Amino acid sequence: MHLFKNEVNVLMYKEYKQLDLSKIGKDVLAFWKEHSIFEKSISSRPESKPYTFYEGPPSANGMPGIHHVMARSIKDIFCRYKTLKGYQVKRKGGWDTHGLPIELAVEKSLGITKEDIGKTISVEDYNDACRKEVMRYTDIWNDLTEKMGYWVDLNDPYITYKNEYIESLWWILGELYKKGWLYKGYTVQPYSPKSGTGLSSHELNQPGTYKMVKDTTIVAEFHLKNDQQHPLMPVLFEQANEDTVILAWTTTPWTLPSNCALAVGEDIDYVKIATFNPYTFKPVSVVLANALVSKYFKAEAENASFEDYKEGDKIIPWTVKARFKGSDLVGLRYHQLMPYVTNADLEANAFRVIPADFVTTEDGTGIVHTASVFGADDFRACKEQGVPSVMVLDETGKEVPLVNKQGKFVDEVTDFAGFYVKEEYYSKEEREAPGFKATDVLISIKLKTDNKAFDVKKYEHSYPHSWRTDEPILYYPLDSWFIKTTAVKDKLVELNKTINWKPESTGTGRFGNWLENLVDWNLSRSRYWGTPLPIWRSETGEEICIGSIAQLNEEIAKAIKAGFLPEGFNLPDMHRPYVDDVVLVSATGKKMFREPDLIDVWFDSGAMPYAQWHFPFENKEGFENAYPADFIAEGVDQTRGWFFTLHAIAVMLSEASDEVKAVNKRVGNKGVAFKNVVSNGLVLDKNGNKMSKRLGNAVDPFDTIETYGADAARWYMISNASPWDNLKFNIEGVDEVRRKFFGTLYNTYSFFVLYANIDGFKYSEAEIAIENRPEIDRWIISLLNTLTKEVDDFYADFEPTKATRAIQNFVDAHLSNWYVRLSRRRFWRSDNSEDKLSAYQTLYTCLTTIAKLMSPVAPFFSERLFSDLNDVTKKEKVESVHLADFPAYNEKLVDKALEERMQLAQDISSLVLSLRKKVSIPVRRPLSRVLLPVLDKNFERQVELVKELILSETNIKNIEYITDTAGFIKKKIKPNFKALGAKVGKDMKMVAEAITNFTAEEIAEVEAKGEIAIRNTPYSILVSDVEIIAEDVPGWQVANLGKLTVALDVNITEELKQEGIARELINRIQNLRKDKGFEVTDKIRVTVKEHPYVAEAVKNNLSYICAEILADSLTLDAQLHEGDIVQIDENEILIVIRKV
RNA sequence: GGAAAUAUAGCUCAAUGGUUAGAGCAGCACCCUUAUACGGUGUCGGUUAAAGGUUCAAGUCCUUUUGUUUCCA
Repeated sequence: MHLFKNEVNVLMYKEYKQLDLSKIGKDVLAFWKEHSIFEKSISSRPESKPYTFYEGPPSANGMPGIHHVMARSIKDIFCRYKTLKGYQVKRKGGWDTHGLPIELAVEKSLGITKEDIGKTISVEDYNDACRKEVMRYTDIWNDLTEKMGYWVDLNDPYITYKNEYIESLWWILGELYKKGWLYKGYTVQPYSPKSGTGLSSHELNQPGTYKMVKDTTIVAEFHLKNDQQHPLMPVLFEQANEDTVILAWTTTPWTLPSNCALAVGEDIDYVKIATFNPYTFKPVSVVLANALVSKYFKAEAENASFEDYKEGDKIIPWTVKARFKGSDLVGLRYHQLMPYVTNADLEANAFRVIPADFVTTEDGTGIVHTASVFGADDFRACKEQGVPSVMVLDETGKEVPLVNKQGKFVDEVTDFAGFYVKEEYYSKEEREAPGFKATDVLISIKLKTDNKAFDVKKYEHSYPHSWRTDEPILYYPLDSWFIKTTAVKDKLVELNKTINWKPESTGTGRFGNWLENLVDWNLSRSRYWGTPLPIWRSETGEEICIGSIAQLNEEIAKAIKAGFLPEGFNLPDMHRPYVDDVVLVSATGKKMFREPDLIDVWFDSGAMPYAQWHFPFENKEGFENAYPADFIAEGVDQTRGWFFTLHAIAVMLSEASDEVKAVNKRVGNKGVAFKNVVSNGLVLDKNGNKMSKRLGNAVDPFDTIETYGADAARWYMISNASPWDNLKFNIEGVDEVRRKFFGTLYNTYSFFVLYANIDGFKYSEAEIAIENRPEIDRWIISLLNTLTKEVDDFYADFEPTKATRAIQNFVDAHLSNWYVRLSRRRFWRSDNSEDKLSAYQTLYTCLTTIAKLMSPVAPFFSERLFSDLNDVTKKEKVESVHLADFPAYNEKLVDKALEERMQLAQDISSLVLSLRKKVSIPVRRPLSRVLLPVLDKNFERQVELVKELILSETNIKNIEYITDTAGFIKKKIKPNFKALGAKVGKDMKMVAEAITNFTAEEIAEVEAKGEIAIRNTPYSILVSDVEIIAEDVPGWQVANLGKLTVALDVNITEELKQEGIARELINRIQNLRKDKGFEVTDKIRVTVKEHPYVAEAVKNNLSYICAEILADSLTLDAQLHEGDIVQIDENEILIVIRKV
């Protein structure tokens, strides 16, 4: 019985009661740990063949979600794949430890606000708390990393708050500073005057910051200068004394003294209207957007009599005098609205009309009052158009805006000097005092009086408030340090084109457009927990940028000498507050204090290629071997985050740093930080909504892994949608993957071991030559090789979804449901040992190859599958599938003709089964023959080779081929549009119709001559221009699939009927064997009660029946009274079976 | 407001510009199985988001609009 057994104690393949992916995960994890498989996956590959991966550091201050499993699966897949391909893939882990979320988490857990820092809690204690907070979740993260099977080196991660890491950052900043790419400027940011701090966009996005407020709004009249040169002057000033104004609306009247320009939309239509000012009743011509005329002018007053108008009339006449585009208005100059502050520069370059892309006609007048220092859009538009800002000089000679940091007008704004610009900044008492008026109201009154207001109204809109003080914020210019990324813009764009983006559109679109519209990188953050800006400055503007700890110590020594620092001063930690204690001495002997800003945390992560190695202070070789990255992957939301900062820093250093230049030269890098990048989409819930704890629709990754196993989760996420598409995560899908894919594969394995253990197969026999293997073995091996190549290509092309789909299609459609199904008998029939051996070897090869192909995506199950097989055969000298080599594609084993004819066999079988269904003849009942119309000789040859498979699969006795010479095939002809398109073009309709209407004779003519002229047209068509199929065989049961046609003979002879009954009987006896729990190898004796329905069938098929059911004897006994009753076609049959 | 992605069956996804838009899941019916709570056959299910356009021919290319999502402002 043990056909291939040649040892006494045969190691058996493991058998399992059922598939438990969760348990497999745990067992394999333990195995990896015990045998250090991850370490070996790196150490077993040559250092000379590195494949570099950068881990985008997760912020460890929150719980990981299911989307992290997605993102990390992608990272893991390609690293594992490259390992299989023989590369050494080091993956250094990392933690992002700075930034606002951590500050916020600390403040929450300590129950404090930013105001408390330095008051109720020392900055030291606060920073300590941040440091602890950062690592609060690391255990949980490490646990997930392990359980999901993400291989990354967690023993020696880089941590962004370490002094060494920060020192590398300082070095980079120093290099940029030397190049002149680090400078101080200002940006307009949300600012809270009460707390004296800027607000981050994150703070602005807190719920409740936007509130509805009622503000005084003004449509102001900007009086045009009537003595200027401009093409539109004759239109704007038609009469000598005409007073033409531009109307602009503002919800922040306090910004009007700072007005420096008016912005129009170039494509917007504007009109000039003659009318009267409603407050002063003076005649005026106003310019505004055509679309907004009805907002300010009553329809019934249009073209009313101007002569009859009297002061105070409710109906104010108006009439349209001219129309023009916004672009026509550009360049017009106007009198400054509130001329408190001006100078030569302003007079020359401000107070004019500029174009801007943010102007709309949804509100206001379609013309935007622009105060460059109090609006981010305003600031940008003015900068682009070269409009200077309205500023005054403070006591130190520095330019400052007309509103000071307390939110009050400066002295130069005489009428309102010292007034808070926002009503809410006054105390309650002041506001309730009699006669109190808000500054906006006072400004309105003044403008009305001065004939400069066209409309004053209260207006309710939403406006952001500080979440700390609950008062409205100001948009206010704040000092900032910038990196001059615009200096390398062209290079950023050009090098981006050398990066392989998946998907491509993210690189060309989202990222490419972003680069095209690049502005300088604002590096400043007003925080406590982060990398300090290494710049010290004196009051007179002397400054130094520190690029290393050594340099800092030198400067500290000088400062000690100068008496600015105490003897023995030492900086223990580069964070605030310690670093702020450092006072340095300038060249002229002045005190220099550190610029108080921290730097953007994105700089931390973008600098990881250098800082993770503490480059250039240590590990120069380590850096050089891992630069640039071959591959990175993160969420698409990182496009302007990590992807950008990596790219920007790399490109800038490739120009600014001699050391990086040298490394680039040695490794052949033009200046990129990464060569391939996969940006994955989001993970949404099953309804396409964002997952959030608040909504309770977040999927817990630990639960998912515990219940379904990491492999099922990984496979589901990868196979379901391309990584860059958003994934609607449905837990039922995970279960489906488990059932369908892993279940099928597991069953295939179970089937294999069931018989392999019986036969003692352990692949110790010589490999059976491919040409000696049967058709079906050669077929599956051919497909397996085709699959191997496909999967290899897909992985190489960063297309994991296509890889998984190809694998599961192979396993399900071909391996399990065709190869194994059709080969079953070969495994349990014990004669013909070579055929059987071939079957074992073939199936074994398929299983181990699949294990390798799938291992990047499903690392646990593939390990189990591979090890369970290889542990017995010891065929490969590796202890893990992850240490194996990627299967080699062998072109010689691929036989396309064979793959094609097997496809024919599958299709023909499918058609026959469908015909059986149609006439209700079960498969167990044999039928005599099918007819196949033959269209070409090759077809017949192909089918002949797979004939036996078809016959046994469909339980048919014979295949007969018919040609149309026999005269009973009805043919159909269809135009081949693709071929005809080029030929007939516009006449397609006519030609197609003619072809479709061909007679049988015409079809025959095309086939015979290979060409035919189409009547009434100049065209002559070839066989290749049409498709001819045998559509019908009149009088037969016929089914079609594409070109294939099958006709079935449904006549049942007595002999066929008996054989059918015999098969029914076999089926019933097999079921009895199963019910009684007999082993598949148990021999039996069977007694059947003599019954007229089965007697003949049994007698005539006795040996066949016995062979099938493994019976030593089968007797008919008329006297039988007890036994099991089975039904065959409404007849009850009594059967007794016994083990021998 | 800008940029990008996306929209196909109840659900998840396919479909070189080529004429009858396919799979799987779910539902229904029947069938098969000494590996398989697995499979087979059939059935049900579509205005390919909408409207224009280009073309002999559009789910596919172009334009506009709408929804969803992300990033930026």
